[in-house]
Parts: sequence; C-alpha cells; structure tokens
Amino acid sequence: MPTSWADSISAAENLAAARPKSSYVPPHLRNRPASTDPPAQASYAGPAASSQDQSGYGGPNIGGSRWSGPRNDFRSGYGGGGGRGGGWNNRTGGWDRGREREANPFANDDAEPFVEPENSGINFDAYEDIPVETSGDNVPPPVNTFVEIDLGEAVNQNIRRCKYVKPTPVQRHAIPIALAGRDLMACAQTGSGKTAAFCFPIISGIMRGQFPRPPRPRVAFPLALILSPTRELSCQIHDEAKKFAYQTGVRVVVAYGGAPINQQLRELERGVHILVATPGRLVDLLERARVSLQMIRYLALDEADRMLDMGFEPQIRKIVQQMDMPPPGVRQTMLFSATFPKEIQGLALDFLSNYIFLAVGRVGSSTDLIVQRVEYVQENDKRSHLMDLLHAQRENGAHGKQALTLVFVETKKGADSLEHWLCMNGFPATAIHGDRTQQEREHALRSFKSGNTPILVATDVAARGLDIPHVAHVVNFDIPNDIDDYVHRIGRTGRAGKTGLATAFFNENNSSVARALADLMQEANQEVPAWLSRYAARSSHGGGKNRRGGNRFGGRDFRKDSSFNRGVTDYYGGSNMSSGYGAPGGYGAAAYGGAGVTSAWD
DNA sequence: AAAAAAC
Repeated sequence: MPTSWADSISAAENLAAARPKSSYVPPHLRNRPASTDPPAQASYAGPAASSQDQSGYGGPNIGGSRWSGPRNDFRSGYGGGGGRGGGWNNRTGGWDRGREREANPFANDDAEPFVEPENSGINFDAYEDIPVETSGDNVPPPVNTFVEIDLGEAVNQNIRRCKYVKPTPVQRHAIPIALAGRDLMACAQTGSGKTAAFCFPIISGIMRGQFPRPPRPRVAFPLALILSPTRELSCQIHDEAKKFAYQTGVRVVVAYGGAPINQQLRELERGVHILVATPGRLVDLLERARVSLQMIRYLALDEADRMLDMGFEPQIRKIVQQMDMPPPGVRQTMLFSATFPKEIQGLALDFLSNYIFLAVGRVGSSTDLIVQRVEYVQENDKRSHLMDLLHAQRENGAHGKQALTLVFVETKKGADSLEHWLCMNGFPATAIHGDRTQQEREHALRSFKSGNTPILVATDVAARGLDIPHVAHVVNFDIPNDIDDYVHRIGRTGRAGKTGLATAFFNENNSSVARALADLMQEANQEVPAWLSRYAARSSHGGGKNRRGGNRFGGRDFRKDSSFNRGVTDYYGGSNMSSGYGAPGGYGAAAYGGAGVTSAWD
C-alpha cells in the first residue's frame, strides 16, 4: 500500500511502464513528457487504493487517537473516480485535462501598467537588521535560501515565477518550523511575507501526504483552512496561494460573504484542498453542511488580533472547537497576529499544541522605507489641504498616470463624501468601505490598482494586509485612535522594499495619540515636528494600551513569564535571539538579481 | 465612536 506520494510515484511509474495508456500519475509528475497519458482512474490518495487502504489521517505522529482509526467508508475520492460530485475531475475527465484548464495565475503579472523607475531594486539592506526571536521546544533552525527547503520542483518553479529570490525573515524561520509539523504562534505584520510562510508548508504537506478520500459527495472536505478577517484579504490570499500551488494539483478555493454563494458552492464541489475563507461565510457553509472540517490537517489564522477586534471570536471558536475539526495535535495550527495581547494568548492556549513562538520585528515602521510626515491641519482645512497635496504630486505620475494615493478616513460616511468631493473637483477618485456592495468594493480596488482611478478613499477595511503594489502615498486624512491602525495603514506603501510616503493630518482631535505617534516616528528615525513633541509631552498619559515598553516586537512569548509557570522546568526549551541575517557573506550580491527583482515580501 | 462580517 502506498504510504506517501513518493510511493505513489514509483507505483505510478511502474504502472506507466506496464500500461502506458491507463496509469495514474501523481499531479506533480505530470509535466514529465512520459507521463502525459490520460489517467484511467485518478485517485487522490494513491493509485486505485482499495477502501480498506484508506486509513484515517495516517500521519506517523498521530496514531492511537480516534482520528487515525481505519476508515472503510470512503468511496468517492479526490481523484473523482467514483460518485457524483466531491471529486476533482467529474467535469474535466482527468487530472491532466484539469491541469490544462487551470488558469495561469501569473498571466496578469506582466500586464503591469507601471514602469519601474530605475534603481528601484529591492532595498534588502533595510531588512537586514529586522530582529527575530524564537522560543519553544526544539526550534528547527532557520534557512537562508529557498533552495535549502525542498518544496518540490513544482513549487520551486512557482517560487521562481513569483520572482522570489530569498526568503523574508518570517519565512526563513516559519517555513522550517511548519515543515517540521510544529504548531506556530507568529507575531508578524502584513508585509512580512507571511502568506507564503504558511502556504508553502501547507502545499508541500498536501503534496507529500496521503489522505483519505472524501467520504461524501456534495460536501467539501478541505485538508487545510485559512481564515482571515476581511473579504479582500481572503481574495488576496487565495490569489497568492493559487500561484504557489500552480500545477501542483493542489486546489485552492475561496469563500467569503457578499458574493453569490452558488459559484463558491460549485467551486467547492469540484474539490478543495485548501479553503480560504472569512468566518461568517464559512459558518454559513458549515451550517448548510456543504463543508466539513473533519479532514482538516492544517489550520492557519491570519491577522488573528484583527479578527478578535472585529468580534469574530465566537465564530472562530465555533469553527475551530465546536464543529468537526480535528483537535490540536492532530491538525497543525499556525496562528498569525501583529500583536500578542491576552485574548490572543488565550487562543494560542486553546488552539495550539506545544507551539513555537516566533516574533519578527515591525516592518512598516521600523525601516526608513516609509517617509512619515505629520502636518497640522484644522478639520475644516483638510479637504483643501488634500487637494494641494494631490496637485503637487500630479507631476510625479509616469506615462500620464498619476501616482497611486490611498486616503484613509475614519467613517464610511466620510469616505463617501470625500470621494464625492474629490470627483466634483476633477480628481479621479473612488472609495471602498463596508457599506459598499462587494461588487463595488472589488471594482474600486481593481480600478485603483490599475491606475484608472489613482485615488482611493478608504476606511480601515483596507488598512490591513491588502497588498496594492505601487502605492506612492498614504494620506491619513483622519488619524486613527489606535496607533496600530496607523502602522497598518502606512504599511500600504513602501511595499516590497520600495520607498513610500505617508502624510497624516493632525489636529486637536488627535491629541490622544500624539504621544504614541511621536514615539513611533522617533523609533522609525523620522523627523518629529516640535509642535507634535509638545502635544506628546502635554498629553503624557503614556503607558496606554499601545505602549510596548520599548519592545520592538508585537509581543513576547508569555510562556516565559514567571506568572505562567506550570512547574515544567525547561519544558519550553531554549530561546533564540537572532538579529538580522547574520554573516554578511551568506548572501552573495548576485543572489539579489538585477533590477526589477521582487522579493518574497508579500 | 467606527470599522469589519452571513443570509
């Protein structure tokens, strides 16, 4: 009986030699010339395995629990050999044809409307000193290159297609941890490359692993679940994951609210390995019994602190603890959060098993890539001041296109009225916020990304995680009351090692964040206006919620606190602190490639 | 106080 894809491969090759017209060929071998014959009986778990062979979750470290018991009831496999629905290839007739029909997710990458200015190569130096801290039991050592991690040829090829040259700090540490099968609590911000950090190990694990067939048709049994707080973020993770999984045979499906559910249901019925979802829609699908979590082996929660802020905790706990998802230890869980407050610590305790803690220093604010400006602007002068800024940068556009400007406001109403006002005054603006329909939201985002509408007015729906290349300028028209939101907002520019500009309109209404703002700017080596320092000194109620006590990280491993001591001496093993990439000789300049090379910063 | 999210 095949126990892994590797075994399946040799079995398939033997079969191919004997019966060239009707052999099963594992998906990742199918670009081999000799293996292009149509499979007669595609099976996800292996070649024509009998139902007796489908033994539970099968992992070596999982035996003994009810989750690994023999399953005799699986019929309709991922390969789509039997049953209606539930399979992969009911529509396309076979793996190969399915693969041919897989849209090329890289197709639009060359259609960029923007021309890179010269000398815009990635500023890797800016990341050299990003501090990284790990702690936990037997932490796998970090890697320095993608080559060291063998993710398989198909994934390696996708890494090249993505033009990733070297892993980011969070990837260097998180990928080996995840590949070792360990649970992970990572404090890292968007922009740190974490999407790839959790996608690569999941894809690799699904390719290598052996899984039972889905037990029922018309119900989706994903092997991996990725939860994220906003619809747009889910879309973005889905788009990226499809690139990483291109031609691996691993199928990625996204489900989120605001969009017609029927199309999502059809996609799910065609088979799904990795499901990316927002919590609300997923709960809906679970209650309709169209998705089952009983085969989940990988769970990733992105922007966990944001999800809790948004009141998702009940839904998340329902999904993770009250449906049919395997418990911690059986599944592998990765929890990503920009900060590590009590509530997240609680989730970590409940969702993770003997996890490794990983903290990566702040990206957006701690580098010099983003020039931060604060200007004193009275409430009534904000619009005309914004107009001045927009006029001033009109000349900066290339090829008749204006540089992209993202304007953050506090309220949905404010977003509507500012968009309207800009348009009335001849500025090509659009807006995105939670009261717009999903269609409007996606249209606004596309129009902005393409440069057709180079001004986007947004609420915090767009503050976190969204990766919009080429945003030259972020304007905090209204300064958020939470300095973390400010950090996330300005992080929409200065992406992928490019420089960016962030301007904030400050007045009396913002005095409560004056201190935090001044400190943050100082930490990022920005010029702090004297008047802001005076505000900061005046409202010196420091030590507020967002003071981090000089910690450059979003949080620390609370298990190391003396108050969290369960009497297990040295159980959590050593703590490693590594600053930057270590030996400078480790990275030849040649590795960075020429101009236009992008890194794996997401 | 506002933002986000299922129908």
